[in-house]
Amino acid sequence: MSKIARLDIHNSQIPVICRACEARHKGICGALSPDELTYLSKHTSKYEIGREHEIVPAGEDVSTYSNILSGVVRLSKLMADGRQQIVGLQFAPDFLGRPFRRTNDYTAEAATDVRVCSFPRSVLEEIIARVPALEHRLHEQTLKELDEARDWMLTLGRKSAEEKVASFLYLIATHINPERGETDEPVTFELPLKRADIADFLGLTIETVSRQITRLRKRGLIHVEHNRDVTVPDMEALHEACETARD
Amino acid sequence: MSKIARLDIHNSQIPVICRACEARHKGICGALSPDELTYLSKHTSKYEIGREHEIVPAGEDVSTYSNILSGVVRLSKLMADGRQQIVGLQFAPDFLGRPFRRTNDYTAEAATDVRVCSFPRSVLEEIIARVPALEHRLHEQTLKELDEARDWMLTLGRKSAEEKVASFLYLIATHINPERGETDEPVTFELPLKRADIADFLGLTIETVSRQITRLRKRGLIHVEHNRDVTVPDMEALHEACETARD
DNA sequence: CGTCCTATTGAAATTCTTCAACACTCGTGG
DNA sequence: CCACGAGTGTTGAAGAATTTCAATAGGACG
Repeated sequence: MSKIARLDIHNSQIPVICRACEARHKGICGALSPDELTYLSKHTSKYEIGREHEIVPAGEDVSTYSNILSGVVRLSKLMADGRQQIVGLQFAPDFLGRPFRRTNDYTAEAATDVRVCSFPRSVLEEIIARVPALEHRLHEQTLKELDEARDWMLTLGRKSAEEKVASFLYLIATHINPERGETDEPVTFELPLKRADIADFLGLTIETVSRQITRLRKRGLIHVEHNRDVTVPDMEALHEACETARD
Repeated sequence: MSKIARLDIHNSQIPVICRACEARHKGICGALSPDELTYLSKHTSKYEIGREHEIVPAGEDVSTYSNILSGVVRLSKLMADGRQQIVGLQFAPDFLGRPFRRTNDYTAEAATDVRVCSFPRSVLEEIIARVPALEHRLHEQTLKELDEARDWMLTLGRKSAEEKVASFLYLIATHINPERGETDEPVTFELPLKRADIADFLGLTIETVSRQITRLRKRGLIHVEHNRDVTVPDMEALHEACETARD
């Protein structure tokens, strides 16, 4: 039997809507057998959320979870007087939602246009009970998010404004295009966040973000077009700027 | 059979060293049957770590995990130039270590004298494979830590120095003595961290922490004796100070 | 062409840090 | 018993980084 044929047979057991889905490989669905995937797919619905729209509200009862298929989601906390902090960014194929709890204590919003694949909480919990590997996947993602949150705490607490902005650009550059090898080539990407979001992510003001971007530009570490299109000629140099602002 | 008798029989199945252990109830061992607990206990060793001593080094291969039996552990990150950020505090009966990975990317140190119950990584992973409920417990703790990390990101990114210090005191007051009811009574506790640690936790300098403690003292929100013994006459008032420094 | 949204830049104000001096406690050893 | 030094914490004054306030510019869209 040729390799192609085997792949075809395998694919024929996978639900149609899952076949081209990234979540099936790197996402949580990778933990599921074709049977379980078929069961889950009967309860899913894919849809699109426009930029700036809320996906999961803070504090309210939500009964669905989602996989992110494309786009960037921001998780943010709001204080009574309007101050805001972004506490996480999520990319495809991340799982979206707080397992084993009815509410989030942060809001999930679409930073760009976002496509998701949603399913009821009850279905997820049911499958978890049958398939321990699924909880393991979720656990792995939670651990990854915790590692990222702690990395970010260092940035928020101890870095200068210039280092913060450099760190943000480095983070985006390494997350937006995951298949980037460790090449010496320039990296180009479109910023998924506007200045106000970057400021909320970094604990800075819009003006400071803007000034630091200008500085990094003048230092030759980045090149910016149309406010959003960033080129990093030397990723290693940008990486260094994440820890050493002043020289 | 009386209730007492049943409890006795039950206890007789529990390994001696586990009987009075907090981790058996609220900690991860609560997920284990008496048999599994007996198995695990054959591979554990309890010991004490003196204040300021390292428990788990950053970046190095570690082959043991632990439960915290008493004391406070700080998780911190260090930058090349010496800047430091505490990214988490752990109390009994928290689980200590990064599951499914050989290394931590932060250092765990004893902030106070600490007692732990340690066991090899291999034993934990073996039991996880047999007992999905254990992974669930670990997952729940990871989720809790993630929630706390994100709360702290808001504090680090968006709060003033005075709000940060108030938030820290509030955090300690609510964690050190978990059985505190929602009473109106004054709360007293001993600070488990010295000023330098508080500064590293809050992303401030020692001097700023000291000044803000003085301010909170003068505002009557706290009472401090011997630099370490803090009384909060009105927890609700302190809670408000976590979000509104200026009036 | 006007308006809204986004981003940039400058100058003044504020917050926090840095540098420096001093106070307190505790243990050690003369 | 006291002196000494290390470790810890407080306070003041000057300086630096970031924010705030204010003005301006460009692009998208009706």
